[in-house]
Amino acid sequence: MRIGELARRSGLSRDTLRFYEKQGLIESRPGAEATNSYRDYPEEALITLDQIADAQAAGMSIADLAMLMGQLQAADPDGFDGEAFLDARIAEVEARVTRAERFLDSLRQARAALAATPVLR
Amino acid sequence: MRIGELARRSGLSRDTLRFYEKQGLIESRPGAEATNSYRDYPEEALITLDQIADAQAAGMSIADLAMLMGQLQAADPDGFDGEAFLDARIAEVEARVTRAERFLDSLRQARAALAATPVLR
DNA sequence: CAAAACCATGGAGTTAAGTCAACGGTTTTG
DNA sequence: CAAAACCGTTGACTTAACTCCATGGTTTTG
Repeated sequence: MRIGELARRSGLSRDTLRFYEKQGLIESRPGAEATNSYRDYPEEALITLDQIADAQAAGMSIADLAMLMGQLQAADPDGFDGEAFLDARIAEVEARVTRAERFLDSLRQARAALAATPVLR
Repeated sequence: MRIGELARRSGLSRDTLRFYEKQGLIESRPGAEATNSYRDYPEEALITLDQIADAQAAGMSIADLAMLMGQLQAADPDGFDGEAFLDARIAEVEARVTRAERFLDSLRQARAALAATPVLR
């Protein structure tokens, strides 16, 4: 599919998609039609984009994500320690989730306190 | 305590602390000693800073946090709908945590896959 | 009491992640 | 087939959250 359709279906802007592609997060075949230079995205790009959203929600930077996607599926070329890298990311994300859940609890408590206050304190 | 001590104990830079104060996230009494203009932070600033870290891990912006802290404890002055605001934040954070956990799962799977690969595929 | 260590303010600079604008080709459509 | 709708590239701009720097007071310390 072309960039416009992917943008509509993913909810991202065309600019964002081109940006992600430049960063190596998604890929497109250069238009099979030869005559133009339009990008052609496979259906699975939508899945990848959803996973990118998950990663961003977990606080991952695009640079780290590109590192992950590039290095991990490249079957561990040479001196890249995938296990150590993954372990570090996992620890970071776990810490983040723990903090986020603690915050969520306090938000819920604040909400309950508000609800329990009829009109004035 | 003065800014240097708070910085050491919180792990944040003095600049960050002054920045947070300017944004209304933390408060200090202007030095009781009168002669200088040094900030004087109460012990609880450390707790507040930890909560701020939780909120940031949950994806809250400083602007939203300032809004929360300012409006909510100001006993709902006038036209500010605290319940709606809280409900919106809660929904956002829940969605974020869900996504983050999904990402964490895939990280763990990737890790397990790596561990299961002795030397070559 | 002088040097070192701290603090303040104001403003410029940085980084990440997009976003926008300008200009010029390609496709689609009425 | 001409206008509308798409697409491409390059490069400048934006926003959030800091970070750095310069300049000049205040405290602490040996």
